[in-house]
Amino acid sequence: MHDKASAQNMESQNIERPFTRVIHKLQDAGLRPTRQRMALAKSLLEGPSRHVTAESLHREMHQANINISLATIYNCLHQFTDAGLLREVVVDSRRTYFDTNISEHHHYFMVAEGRLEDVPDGVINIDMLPDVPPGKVFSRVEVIIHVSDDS
Amino acid sequence: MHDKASAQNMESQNIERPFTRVIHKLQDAGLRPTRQRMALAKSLLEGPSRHVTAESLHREMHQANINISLATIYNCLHQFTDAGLLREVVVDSRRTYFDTNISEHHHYFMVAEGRLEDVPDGVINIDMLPDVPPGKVFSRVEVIIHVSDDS
DNA sequence: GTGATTGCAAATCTTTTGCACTAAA
DNA sequence: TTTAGTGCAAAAGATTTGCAATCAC
Repeated sequence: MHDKASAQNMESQNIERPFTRVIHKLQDAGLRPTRQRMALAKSLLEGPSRHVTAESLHREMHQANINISLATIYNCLHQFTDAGLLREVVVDSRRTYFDTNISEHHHYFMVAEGRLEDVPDGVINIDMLPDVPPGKVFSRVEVIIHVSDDS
Repeated sequence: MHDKASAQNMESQNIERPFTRVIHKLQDAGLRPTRQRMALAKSLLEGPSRHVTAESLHREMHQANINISLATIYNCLHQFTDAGLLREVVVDSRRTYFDTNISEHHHYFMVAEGRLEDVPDGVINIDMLPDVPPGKVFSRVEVIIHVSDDS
């Protein structure tokens, strides 16, 4: 009995707790913690930050034997974005990238590879003379640095 | 005879010359001055700078009774862009905008209207500590300021 | 002439939608 | 049990492509 209790306890720490975190993130966002959302949230909201597209995420989940329909992936990416858990980055008119790093930062876009990378803090400094039209706000300032091969 | 000569002269100044300018721009870009390219070049490369999409340009030409197929509009927009006569601006993953202002500048993006506007020179100042990977170059720095309604 | 360009229609690609089914509260 | 969420297949949009007809040189 003791062994079994220990095992349950470990499982509780290693598996239940992270689930709990993710469940709360979803609930705080007003989203039911379904199997699909939990899997996506664990993949996107835990662990190191990264940039995904709906397709890349779909492929990735599929390879991990977690099958979620592409339509649901799109739904979740947008729901997470609306909830402020993800950020959409527009760099390529052909596909939509989502960034799991929601802090204010800018991007390098490796044109040849179609890859996105965060610009570390302090590298770019923007001075603006704010001339905001009345009734409007600058809701976001996005800087994309296109990086190409020197040729 | 004198009147007719004057008329021809005016016509020459007002109509022939602009054609000549446009023909040369196209030829310099290695593009044959076809009827379609001339019409588009006159619309895009003469006159005040603006932002177009393939669809908006197609509609506009159609209203001016200049019928050019959408496929040709796409072709020309890309050919002009490759030739450095236009610039592509990525702000919206749903459609591609082309800017007739090819000088280095940034954009306001009116989110609600989906409208793009140039930021005047001097409003934004970017300081960078260049940390360019070897063999790479920063081919472009793009700043998009999202403008929303204050709410 | 001959090689580039055009226009059409079909194809492609990403993203969204309608709707019956399933799962969460 | 009631409402939200999912998955599929179909639809929608934007853009590209294949190819025969047309045009510029």
